Amino acid sequence: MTKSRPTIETVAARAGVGRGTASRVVNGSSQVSPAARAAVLKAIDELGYVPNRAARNLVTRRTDCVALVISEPGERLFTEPYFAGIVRGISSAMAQTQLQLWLSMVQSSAERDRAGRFLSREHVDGVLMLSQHADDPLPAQVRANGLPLVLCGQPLGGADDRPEVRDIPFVDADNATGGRQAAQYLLDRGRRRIASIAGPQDMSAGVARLQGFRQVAGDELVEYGDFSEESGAKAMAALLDRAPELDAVFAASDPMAFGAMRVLKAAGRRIPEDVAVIGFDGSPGGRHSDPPLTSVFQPTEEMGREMTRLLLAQLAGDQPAEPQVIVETRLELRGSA
Amino acid sequence: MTKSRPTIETVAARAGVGRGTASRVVNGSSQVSPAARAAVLKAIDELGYVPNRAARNLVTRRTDCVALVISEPGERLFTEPYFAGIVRGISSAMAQTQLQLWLSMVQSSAERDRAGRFLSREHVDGVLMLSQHADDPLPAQVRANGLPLVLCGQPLGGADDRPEVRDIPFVDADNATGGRQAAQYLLDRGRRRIASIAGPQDMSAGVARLQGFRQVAGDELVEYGDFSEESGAKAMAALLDRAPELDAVFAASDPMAFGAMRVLKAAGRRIPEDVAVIGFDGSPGGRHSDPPLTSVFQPTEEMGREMTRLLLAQLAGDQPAEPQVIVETRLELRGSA
DNA sequence: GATGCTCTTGGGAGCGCTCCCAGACGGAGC
DNA sequence: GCTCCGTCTGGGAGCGCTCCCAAGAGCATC
Repeated sequence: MTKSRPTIETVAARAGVGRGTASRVVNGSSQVSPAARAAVLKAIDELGYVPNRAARNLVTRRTDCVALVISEPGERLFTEPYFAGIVRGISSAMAQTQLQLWLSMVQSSAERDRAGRFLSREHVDGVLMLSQHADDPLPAQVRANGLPLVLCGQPLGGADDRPEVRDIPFVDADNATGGRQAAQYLLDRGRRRIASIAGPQDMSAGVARLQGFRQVAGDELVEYGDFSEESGAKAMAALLDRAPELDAVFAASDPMAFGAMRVLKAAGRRIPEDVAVIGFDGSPGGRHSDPPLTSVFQPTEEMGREMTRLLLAQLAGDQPAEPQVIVETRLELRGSA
Repeated sequence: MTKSRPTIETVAARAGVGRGTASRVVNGSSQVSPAARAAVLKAIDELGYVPNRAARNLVTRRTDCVALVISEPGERLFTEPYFAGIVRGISSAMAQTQLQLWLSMVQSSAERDRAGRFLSREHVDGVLMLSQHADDPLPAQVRANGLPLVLCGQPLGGADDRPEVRDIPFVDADNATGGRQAAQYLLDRGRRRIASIAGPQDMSAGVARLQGFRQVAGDELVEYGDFSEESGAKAMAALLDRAPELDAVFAASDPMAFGAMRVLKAAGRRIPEDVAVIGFDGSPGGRHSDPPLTSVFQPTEEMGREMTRLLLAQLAGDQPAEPQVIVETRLELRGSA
């Protein structure tokens, strides 16, 4: 590099126009004559001009940055198919914009404090958050900082208990319908003793999936897990203990379903002949399990894209007609039910 | 918000000092009298002053941003335990610094072009890259842009063929030793007909794991996969076809090992009695498979932290004694071998 | 030819910060 | 008392950009 990078002034000089005109071209203003625009574009191309982001941000008072905050302790982070899909969806939608995606993983309360301080207008224009625990203070804090926010997963009890998280735009799968779909399918196939391994009841996904399931299948046989494979195995063992005659299980996540299948097979039950199993996620891994896992599919990539769309709308100042998006689930039949 | 945010001028006025002195305090210069420092700190605290990042970046010509580029097409992205661990390690190490982490996922060649243009001094101070495919042009491009770069995974053939990627700092697991460890263990247990499901040969991890394995176990029975579960199943089927009498398999990734176990069980082989299986990753999921998967553990979180350390050293202008870090692997015995 | 309009243009001002220079201050040495 | 030197300080300059105002150009109308 013999010379320092060109500035907009260099571009303007080369194009034979003023700084203002060059700036207008760069920013796509329509108030520029075709001749001037062409000259500026040519100069930009020849010089390899790239606008200085810091200078632009200084005057526009925007950062062109969006934070993706994943607030979830421990190993669950990213090891579940759920996260992977959402992040891919967000990333691909964001790739179409000028915005940059800043990743923040919050696993401890110290990191949460740091993130809370960081998530201000100073650093980002908006926030996407994957945090479904009811007691997470971060969403309210981001809101208090005056930042646009979109959640993944409906905040639990948002409509009643906590005014500060009510009305926060969110994207969520239709978890209750998913639970109903699973229960209905099992009933239709003549299953009569249907158990459920529910998710954590401090997350709306855990609550809603169980609720939907119970609406159709009744509410007798339930054990609780934390969405992890290990917890699914433990819950399955407990269920077999309580009701050895059960002939179907609905697990509120695919990993829990894998854990349950492992325990069922160890106990000598055939799947699906003796016990039908349905998971929740519709994750790719389910195609290769033995037997392939029938599961309530939630379109995670689409959810990530929707989150991005809602945030972009807020950034543009639009008032979207429906700031809270529920995407459909569907039962993906493979072989375990 | 009744007033706009305080600037350093506000702080200086309130502290009764000049702008320069206030700036020196903020930036931790020692050339400030204790009295002035105390006054400035008090004013900062009272006003809740936070330096404007854009203004600072404009003059310092740094961005305080680091990009994490994950260059990998398709579903493999994030669904494998490998990625999750690295990202967690990077994220936790980065949380201790002033730097922001940008996430950029590159899945198509259009996205690669965009990333190549974006990864300049203009936008980031340095780059961490997860890309092990030999033909990926991105590392060389980043280097050409004059940016500090740390790779995860040794570039294939870097030492000979491609001067432009030679000497790029990287962090990698000791894949060859890992392969040897697996082979040696199987031989020690009296296995005599040992097959391998190798990874892609356009990635150094795929090459080195196979190479190490062959040094100890010989090089007869090999099929190739792409690290995915499905490819592992396919390879296993081929191996059984070629050598029904095989009594052990070393798969170069845990997902391939899971696929292999599924096929083995379907073929009526008992694991580990008839066929011992060893994977590579030591992923948490292996604890819950049936049987639990014995696997060559690679410390992914540590690798992520090391990558961060190497990049920080480059940013600080240090010449690290050893810019290329190989971390140890170890055989994690569970039950499949 | 003067007037009024729209479209387009150039460039001054200023965003908030760091860098750096010149100067104030105070103590030591003659 | 004077000089010298090191420490500390204030504030001018300027980073590269967008915003905005005033003015020029071009055209139709009176």
